[in-house]
Amino acid sequence: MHNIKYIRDNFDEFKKKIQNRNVNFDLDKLRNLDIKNRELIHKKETLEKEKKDISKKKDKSLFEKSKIISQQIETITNEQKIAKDELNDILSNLPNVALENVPVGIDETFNEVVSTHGEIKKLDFKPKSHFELGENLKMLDFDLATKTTSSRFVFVKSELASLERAISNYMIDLHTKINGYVEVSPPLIANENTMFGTGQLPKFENDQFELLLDDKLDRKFLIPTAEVILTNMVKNKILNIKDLPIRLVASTPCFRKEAGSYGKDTRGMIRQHQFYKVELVSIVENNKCEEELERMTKCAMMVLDNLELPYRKIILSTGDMGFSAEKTYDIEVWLPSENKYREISSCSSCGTFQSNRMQTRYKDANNENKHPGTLNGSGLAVGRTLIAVMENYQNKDGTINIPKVLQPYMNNKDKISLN
RNA sequence: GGAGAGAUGGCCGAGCGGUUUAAGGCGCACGCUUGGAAAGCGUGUAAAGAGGAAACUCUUUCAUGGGUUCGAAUCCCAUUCUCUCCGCCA
Repeated sequence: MHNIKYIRDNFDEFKKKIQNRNVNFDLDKLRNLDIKNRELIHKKETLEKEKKDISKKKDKSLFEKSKIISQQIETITNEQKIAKDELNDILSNLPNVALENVPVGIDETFNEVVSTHGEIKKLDFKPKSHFELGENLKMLDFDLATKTTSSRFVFVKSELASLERAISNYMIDLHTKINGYVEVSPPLIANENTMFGTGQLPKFENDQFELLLDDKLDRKFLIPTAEVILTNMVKNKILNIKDLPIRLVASTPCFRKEAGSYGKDTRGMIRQHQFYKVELVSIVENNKCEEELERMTKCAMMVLDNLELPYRKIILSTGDMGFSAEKTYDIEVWLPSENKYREISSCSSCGTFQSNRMQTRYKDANNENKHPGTLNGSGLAVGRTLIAVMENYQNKDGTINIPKVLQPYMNNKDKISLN
């Protein structure tokens, strides 16, 4: 969420930046509501002062007047509340604005490749897709998941299940032991305010799995990413600057409705309603966001370097970034069966956008309260890493070699084959 | 699930309808003291919003939302959360 004071003071510049995000908002309406809101606040405060003075004097002859003032305050308060709600409604739905060095464009075609890494192996046979490989090995079962649950779920079995767990454990170990993140095992359910804090609500309600509970007042949602619950660990807090940066990592299941992606990636486990992801979150001083974004992206790329998987780093354009982001790098891994790169990680700086929503602050050197920067990134998506390992490490006979760094996590086995 | 108690500044904790402008303590910051430290003494220590160039002024906030009253941290109602005991249970 943006600070209304900032919008007020930098109106034209802000308007242009919002337009770059490829959304259409009536910002003049916002400005008028802000003016109206402040006028009403001023009126209200004048009356409140008057009423307070009467109360202090304890003069019975003024009590009737105080009653009348109370009624006036009530009227103005209601009016002000309407203006404030309308104002907040617009603000809550307004996306973050991009940093200056983000390419401007309306969609993903304006994204730019920053760098490419690793060697794409030349295979002397036609590479199979991960779902062909998995089904032949009898270790991926999509039909069974459809039977027990629905489409876009999968059973991972036997050594592929171990491999998935190995990937997750390897990534957690790397980020805790080498990259300085603290491991967290968080709740997988978030309440409405938490979902608001990171920007999933109110705008993206349709993408979320909501739990049907008896208690209708406090809504609960399955987390679509650990970013939600990890970032909100600092909500409503004033942090000590000495505690920054805070770096957190968690491996959790993620739940997404994938509404609006009908017919997209319907085969295989590229796009599922449930998947594991190792998530990185950083809370930093507000002037260190870009520096931290580079660091975080490196931490994610380190996983692919060590797994010896070919990938490239992309910077997203203003039109393709997520709602809360001010700058985003996607990391895309090479998938031989599709003969193209596919997203395996997304690292974003959200600047102070989320900390404004969460009301997180820290005391800076001058003892002033500042909103910290928040960042999140996949380090990496576990399901998609499994896919990438299967496809890139496949042999002609349908067996899959196990990457060196994962072998210690797999009882030192070096190959997965049909039992 | 049953019964009871509670929620007050960063923390502990007083308060029971009108000098609460939230006592007192701890912690923290600065100063005095000291060869240096500790102790001691002194001073200062919440947030959000509005106005203002600034100094500063004003308003709100005692879990949250309503209500009673000229006036609510204090009384009433609802909700949320915490603790104790019992039951159930991984």
